[in-house]
Amino acid sequence: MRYYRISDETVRRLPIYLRGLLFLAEQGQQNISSRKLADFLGVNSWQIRKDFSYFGGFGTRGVGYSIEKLIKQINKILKLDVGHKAALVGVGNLGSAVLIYPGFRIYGFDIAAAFDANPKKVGRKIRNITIEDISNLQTLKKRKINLAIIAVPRDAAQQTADALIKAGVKGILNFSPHYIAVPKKVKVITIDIAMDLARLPYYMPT
Amino acid sequence: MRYYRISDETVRRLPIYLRGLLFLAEQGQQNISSRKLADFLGVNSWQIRKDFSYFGGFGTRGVGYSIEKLIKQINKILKLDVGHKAALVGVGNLGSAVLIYPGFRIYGFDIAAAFDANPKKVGRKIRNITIEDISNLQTLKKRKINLAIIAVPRDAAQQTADALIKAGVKGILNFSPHYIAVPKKVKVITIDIAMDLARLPYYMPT
DNA sequence: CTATGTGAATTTATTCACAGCA
DNA sequence: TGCTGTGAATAAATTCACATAG
Repeated sequence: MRYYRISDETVRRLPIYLRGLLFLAEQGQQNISSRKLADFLGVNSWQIRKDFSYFGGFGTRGVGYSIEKLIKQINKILKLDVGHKAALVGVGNLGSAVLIYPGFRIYGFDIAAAFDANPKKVGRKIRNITIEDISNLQTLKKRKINLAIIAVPRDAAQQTADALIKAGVKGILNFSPHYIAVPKKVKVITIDIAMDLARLPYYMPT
Repeated sequence: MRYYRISDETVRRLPIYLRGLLFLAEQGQQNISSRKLADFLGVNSWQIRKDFSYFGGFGTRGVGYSIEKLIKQINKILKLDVGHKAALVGVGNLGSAVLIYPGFRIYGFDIAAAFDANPKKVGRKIRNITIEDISNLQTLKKRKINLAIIAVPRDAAQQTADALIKAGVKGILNFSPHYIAVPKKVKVITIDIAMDLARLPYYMPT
């Protein structure tokens, strides 16, 4: 059991493994081999073994890996074991969908606040979240929210990020189709759904 | 001007470049250096030059790249120059947001049809799209739609994909948090927004 | 003198192949 | 015998450094 630096590529794959393992645990399964897990997730078995070996020693030769142990360990590595509160900024079509999206739960996330610049939306309630005015962003630090999801129009993305960082946010999931400049200590992950669609035709036969 | 095989990593970056170049073209700019473009997009200049060199010869030494030429060329490589019709399957919260999302336009996409399994939703109109019953999927081939976006619940993802492929779909953008098995000739790109959020805490200071 | 284009060097990631443990 | 864990081999991507063209 050795501890290497875990590469970004491995970190990108860990949530995939986690998702599958949680599913299997739900089904009551206890152990799984790298081969079976690989088939289930659509990846390679040696990739899984290699990735797990970076923080490894969780498998039993001849048997496979303990699903429960792996879930615990991956959660710990990804720092998901502590639970995180996130804020949503921009309650438009995409933002509303994100606010309602149930899939964050399994990774321990709770979207605990929502903000919008439009006064007409402020005060409205979605699920059990009341939309607040964007000027309330500064309260995030007090509320121990250091994660945010940006779903504002492109032109407002940078200033929203600036305000969030001022409010103590350390991680941003950005849905706006624009580059956001941030200090090095802040991590931004961008999802541009149109951009992902744009890669498809390249791989399709003509 | 040589033609290499363009790597997957480069293909992943091309839409980023394209997005930025379209923005700059909109502003009336004609040329841009790799350095300036890099700063604008938050990437490295040598990465841009290297990527462009794979299909290159579009720059002028001392001046930079012609924005218009680059846009044309990237569109051509990504096969976006022909325009594509896409179908949406699953008009829930996320699906509705995707259906309304304006960002597909710049890459030449047109979401031309929407399907849902819920009879209550069938017949409803969103924007100018009337939601059809899932059993109509087979009409896609006739309608020359060979791209699809899956936004159905996890349990329905695989069967939806199967039906789409049967209907002649060659590329799938999958929002369902589950692996989808497809024939090799079909390309799937998966977006799992919760999974992307799950990578953030790892990079955040504790 | 500026900025491209590209070989070469380096770093990083993937794949293989198999020793070794349960 | 089955499956992990990991060095070694291979492949791929990034970064550098600079010759070269405008």
